[in-house]
Amino acid sequence: MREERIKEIEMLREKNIDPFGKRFIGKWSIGEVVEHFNQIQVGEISQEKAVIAGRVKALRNHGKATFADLEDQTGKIQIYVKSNLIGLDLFEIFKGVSTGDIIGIDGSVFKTKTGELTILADHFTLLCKSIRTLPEKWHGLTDTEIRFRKRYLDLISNPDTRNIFIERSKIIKYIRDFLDRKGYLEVETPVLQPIPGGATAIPFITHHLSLHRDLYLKIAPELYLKRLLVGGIEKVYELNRNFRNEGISTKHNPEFTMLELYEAYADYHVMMEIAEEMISEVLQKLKGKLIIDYQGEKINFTPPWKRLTMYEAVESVTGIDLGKIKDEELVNLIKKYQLEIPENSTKGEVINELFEKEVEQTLIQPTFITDYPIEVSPLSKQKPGFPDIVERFELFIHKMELANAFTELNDPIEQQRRFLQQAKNKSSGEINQDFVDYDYVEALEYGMPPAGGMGIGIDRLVMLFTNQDSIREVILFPQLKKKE
RNA sequence: GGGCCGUUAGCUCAGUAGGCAGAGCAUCUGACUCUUAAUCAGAGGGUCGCAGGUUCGAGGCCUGCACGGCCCA
Repeated sequence: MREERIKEIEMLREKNIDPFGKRFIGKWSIGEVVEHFNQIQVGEISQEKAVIAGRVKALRNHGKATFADLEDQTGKIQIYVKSNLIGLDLFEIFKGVSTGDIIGIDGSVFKTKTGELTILADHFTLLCKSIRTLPEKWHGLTDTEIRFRKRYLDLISNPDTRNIFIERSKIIKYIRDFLDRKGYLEVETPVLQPIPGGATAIPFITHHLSLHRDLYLKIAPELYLKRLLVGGIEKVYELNRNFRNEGISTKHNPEFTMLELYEAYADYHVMMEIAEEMISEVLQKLKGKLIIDYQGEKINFTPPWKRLTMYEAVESVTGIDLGKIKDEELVNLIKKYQLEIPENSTKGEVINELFEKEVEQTLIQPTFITDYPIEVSPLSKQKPGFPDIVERFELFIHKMELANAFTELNDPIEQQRRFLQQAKNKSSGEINQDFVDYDYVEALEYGMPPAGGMGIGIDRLVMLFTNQDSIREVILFPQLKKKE
């Protein structure tokens, strides 16, 4: 097959026809042609000519005339090539066109007797020969592995795939529109970081040759963005890729896109309002409605969204009143719920684990879970009057964590204490100084205004809005294992 | 990490009880000037994921591995 087509290419060259074409200026999109000529009547032929280009998706040859379907980014249209109109010589060449080739067509527009809008070719231009066969026209390409490894074939065969990525692009654009309108400044922070901070995650390690040192790929932009708050940039966001060297699943890709935004003089309550306003605005613009179907469940994004403290959420599912639990009872909880954490874990860690195991899976409608334990929140400010609890929330939709936000800790002394606590090895008690960001603490010492900050997982948001159950469906080139 | 399912022509898939590896689409040749999953006649196309094992004989059974999917942790 490939060899046959390569021979055909040589034959075309001998006839002085370029098998790989050249620029093709002045074409219309197929969508424009459909819109412009749709009112034409059966039996009528347009005076105005249309010029289009696209990939040949199907051919129906009738001897001295041929029907074909041509597709471009905007849609599909039928073309009708008649030998007496384009001339016998050109028709001979057209007979060599195969599905998968890319051609240009110009001609009048008419409707067939069945009412299908069709371009009657005056002329055709070969723009690119294909030397491999396309996936089958009827079933298309369904093999998940090939769809991800050869995404271009997925995009050629499956219009739904293209729509997901068009919608992804719109979602990101609408988010930028929202934040730009609200006066946030978009910035970029380093991907190559000397200390991977702002999240608890295993980083990718890389090495800089001339600096003679290891660097880490960004696991979160947080500490850099808050340095910008110190520097006087009061409303700031980054919408960019993060890298985490952890497991791959339907909800996790090693590189993923996250929005982080910070606002000086705000707090986590302000962040909740922004989350509600921004996400519902994006959905309204994208779908024209606020109630969508996700994997068989109706999800209602109409604000305000449900708000529950973590204690309330745990109590509503398990019946346990965490306020009354004494430290010596924690071991029983670990055993009863088979929590996979060490027996000497702190109360906050047990509560967080219990929440993740028992409560998360019950959260379908958009829900803010507020007031997290301090031990699992090293960058959040304590809630006044509650030394063990911080002003933080996570947003859950359909069992997925969509957003994480808090009132930012701006006390440098307390921040350093938390960093050291976090860096302390649980069994040996030693502190890993390499991962304590003293430079960030120093920045706080110059004074950071009180602030609220939030991170939103963009891939997961796209999953929700496009009704996809795997993150791989919303990332063009997801990470897969190497095939031998 | 564990369990289950899958991997056969470019694509979508059959392959019964272990007995000559198949179909549709695509491709190639021929016919055909309103077809649209066009139609009709013919042809070519395979490391049955990889490596072992059992057997006279393996796409199908056994073991291991790779990749993918689903579920669990």
